[in-house]
Amino acid sequence: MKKLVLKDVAKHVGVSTALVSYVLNGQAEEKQVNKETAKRILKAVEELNYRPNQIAKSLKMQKTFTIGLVVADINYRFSTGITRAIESEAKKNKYTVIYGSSNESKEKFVELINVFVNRRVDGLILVAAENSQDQIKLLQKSGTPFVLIDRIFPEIKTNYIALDNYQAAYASTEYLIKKGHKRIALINYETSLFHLHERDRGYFEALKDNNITFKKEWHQKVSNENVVKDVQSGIVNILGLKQPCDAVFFATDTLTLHGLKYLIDKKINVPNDISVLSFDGSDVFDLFYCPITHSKQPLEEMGKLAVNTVIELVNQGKINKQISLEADIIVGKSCKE
Amino acid sequence: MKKLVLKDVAKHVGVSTALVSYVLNGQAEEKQVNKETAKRILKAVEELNYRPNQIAKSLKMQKTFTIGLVVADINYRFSTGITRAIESEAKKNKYTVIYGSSNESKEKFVELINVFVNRRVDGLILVAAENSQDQIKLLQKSGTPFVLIDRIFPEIKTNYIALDNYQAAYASTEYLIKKGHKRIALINYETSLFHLHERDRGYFEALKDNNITFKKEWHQKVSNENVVKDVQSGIVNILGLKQPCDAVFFATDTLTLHGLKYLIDKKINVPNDISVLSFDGSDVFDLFYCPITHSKQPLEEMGKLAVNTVIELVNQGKINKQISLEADIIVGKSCKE
DNA sequence: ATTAATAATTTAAACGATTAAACCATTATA
DNA sequence: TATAATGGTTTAATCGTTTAAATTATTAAT
Repeated sequence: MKKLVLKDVAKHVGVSTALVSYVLNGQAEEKQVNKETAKRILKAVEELNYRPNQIAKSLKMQKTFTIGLVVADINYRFSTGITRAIESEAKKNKYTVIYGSSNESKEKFVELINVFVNRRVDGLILVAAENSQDQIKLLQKSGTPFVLIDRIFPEIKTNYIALDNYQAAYASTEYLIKKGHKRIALINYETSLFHLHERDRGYFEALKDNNITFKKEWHQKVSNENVVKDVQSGIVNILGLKQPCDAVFFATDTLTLHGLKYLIDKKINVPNDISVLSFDGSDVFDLFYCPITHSKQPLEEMGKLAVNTVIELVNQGKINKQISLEADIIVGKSCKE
Repeated sequence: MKKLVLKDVAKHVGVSTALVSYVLNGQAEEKQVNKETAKRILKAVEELNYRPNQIAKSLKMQKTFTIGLVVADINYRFSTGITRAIESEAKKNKYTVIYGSSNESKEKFVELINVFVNRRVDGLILVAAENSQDQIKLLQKSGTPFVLIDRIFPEIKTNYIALDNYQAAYASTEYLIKKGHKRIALINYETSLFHLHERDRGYFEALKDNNITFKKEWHQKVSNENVVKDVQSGIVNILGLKQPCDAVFFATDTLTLHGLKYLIDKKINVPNDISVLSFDGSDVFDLFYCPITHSKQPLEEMGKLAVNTVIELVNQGKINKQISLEADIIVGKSCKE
């Protein structure tokens, strides 16, 4: 069962391939194709159920209508949310998404980008892996259109769509303070990722601006290799202080998840024993006994903006787009009044 | 910044494109390329950082090393799990995955398949949308290699990798019976999807084989348009009986999620007030106050098998592979002893 | 009846790879 | 010395489109 090609259609109608191509690409008017001929061509295309070979088209047009997407880990809520948003917006623009997950490994990240570039995607949307600055710089040099989402490198000027993590963390911390909390802990990853540092910074500044003297024991760090253990000991630490913390701010939803599991396990009540605030929500939290107050990233918007930025970039060459979005605080019942 | 092409490399080395191609494709021996020449070519490729254009290669080879994946809804745990497994197995075989979500709409399902076929994917992995039999038959006629996963149409003979839903539901129901439950409810979608019917059937047969007379009120149906409401009224119904049910078997994890939310809300205790068994687990359940007993689909294995089946299909033409996998029961604490 | 203008169509060269077949040197064999 | 065998390389067609340029057919103008 050989695939039908343009030439077959042309032969069937008794015209040249050029005419068929013109008609199929809406250039019938412009190339003044006879209306009758056009009709016959369309009829044949319909009858034969001809489908243009996009590969051949891509080769000739030097354009694939494909966007490569690299996420950090498909298991993150962020990843599925953003993927969904991107896929849907891309489809609206007749683009297809090919994607992969770096699983937080720089090597996989680089490899994925190479695969995508070799497949001649028109542009890339990237959630950068830790320490992948060099790769980003290379990409810039090569002129491949790309936009970073979520994570940025402040020392490299790129197009990006990200959250204003400083603002979000500041607002969250201040929310806790306004609710009367005096000793607020922060549990965050030990990492070089800028966006997580910004969350630290927002937390620190909010404390300072509200005249709360930060104690270093409040800041508990979690290593990527030992998430579960470190979250647990983090909680143990902040509750074991002479003056135990009265609230904990988890810097990512994953951290919150592990934290809540432990709190359930140890029958530590939220919010009576400790208030909980999460950076980013998750439907995972739905089954916790009380709704979790959290800041919420506008995933839909981020995805949409990312797609539109890449497309703009593809169509208009260099542009400059650095967009920082604000997070909303979704009030649950996990913070004591 | 023009992209480097094969011809440029050839010119740079001072040989024909054929030689470069041979060397790059591991045919140096076979085509007896001079070892020195081969070295010079490889050196140039390295220096110039030449990357073959996969589009051109695909066109010539009539092979894209791409698999199209259509899932039912990216929000399902099943979808992310299977996607991850497929992507990883595909990468191992040097295939790339392009994918999309039909959002349970037959129209989107058809559209996605068309997009993928036009892009000349080598094969498809499909979670079929409801009532998409015609499309599947068309695909078969067209000779496109594809494999169904999760959902099958018993009236069409296709390659598939699926769960033995009958067995899984039977085992789950029997598990409840063995634990001493006498009045077991089933909450399932009202649907034409075969795999969900199989779950009904497993439930019915298990009851029958254990001499439990089924009461029709035990079987609560949920419409796709009204999931939340219907689950709630389903629970109300089975608990409001003169002889209330002592256990409920949710036929999908989504149904379980909504059910548990409602149970929390109404302070109905699991498992004291009612035992809960879920078809398929989800890390979403981690934050429920007790671990949910559930049957577990082997996602990793399904994904792996699906990829390998498509690849086999691509390489060897027609094959016959109908694989039914068994589910395991993961024992939690949501069923009364 | 020519020529000019316009309408309709075809030709053929790309796009960037692969590869059968042809070609040209050497060296081995008769 | 002629011929065959082998090693090494190039030529050119091909995959299925698009499209500038050439060509032909038709109508209008002189």
